[in-house]
Amino acid sequence: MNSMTISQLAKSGGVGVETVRYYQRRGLIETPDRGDGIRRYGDADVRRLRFIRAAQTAGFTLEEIGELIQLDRVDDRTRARELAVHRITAIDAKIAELTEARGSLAKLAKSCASGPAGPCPILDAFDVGAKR
Amino acid sequence: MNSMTISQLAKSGGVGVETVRYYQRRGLIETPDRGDGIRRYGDADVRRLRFIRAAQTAGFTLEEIGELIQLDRVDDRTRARELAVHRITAIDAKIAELTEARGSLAKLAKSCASGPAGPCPILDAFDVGAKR
DNA sequence: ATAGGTTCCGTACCATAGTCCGGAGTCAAG
DNA sequence: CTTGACTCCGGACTATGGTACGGAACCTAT
Repeated sequence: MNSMTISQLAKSGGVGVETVRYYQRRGLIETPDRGDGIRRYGDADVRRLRFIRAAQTAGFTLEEIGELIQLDRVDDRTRARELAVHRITAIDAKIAELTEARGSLAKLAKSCASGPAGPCPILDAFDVGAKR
Repeated sequence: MNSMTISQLAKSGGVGVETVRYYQRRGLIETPDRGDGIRRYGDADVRRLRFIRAAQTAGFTLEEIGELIQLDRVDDRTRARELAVHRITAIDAKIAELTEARGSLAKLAKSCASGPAGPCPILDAFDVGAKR
């Protein structure tokens, strides 16, 4: 069942071997026994690795991800909810921020159209954001 | 006209004095002459500092921000457009990513409702993302 | 004119998330 | 049964964006 090498596991998660080893050091991925001589990995590890990457894109730090893994172990739903709700709030704030910045950039790209005519006020690009 | 001290400038941008000095070292903010004995800052510096912070929230690195400042100086509209358009693309990708992660988290928060009943599959929270 | 708060400056240190290094062990093919 | 690729492991190094330290100079109020 546990038949993958570390490099296969790494590949399955789109990361490097060193990254897997780093996650192991941080306690995010288990380090299986060296049965014969080489550690072997399985589906659970692949899922774990995917979880880590997905949680990262959700904005969790590796430390928080470690906590999430523990919460899953002990089934601490209250804390899990808490973390999820906090993260949602942070994500909403981030999206709002990015959306505003996107608007400024769009205006900038427009006003800095190729020709030498018209203004191209890079340093004032975010004024709207600053004024509010 | 240039009447602020560094700590006033820092406060105006919502950063610490050390951060302003760090930006100076990176060449992002000018280091005015020590007229009498203390460097004085003005509106231009406040605007510059605000630009830096806004550009950061747009996702530019300090290095790129340095480039933007140079571009503004030499009025390189082509490159400015280029950077802006790239950043917009990256922002759109980021927003999409965050939106998806938000959905997973919302589902997680919902399924992990307070009571001990029902599932609370933290480690599977992002499965939708992984499956696709 | 002296105490205390700032400023100045270089250097050192920090957190996060990896990434690389080198030597020793292991494995699979020819 | 050797060669070349992969694994193991500890420790060092990297990038990014700061943050802290410490002594000297300076500025302000009393």
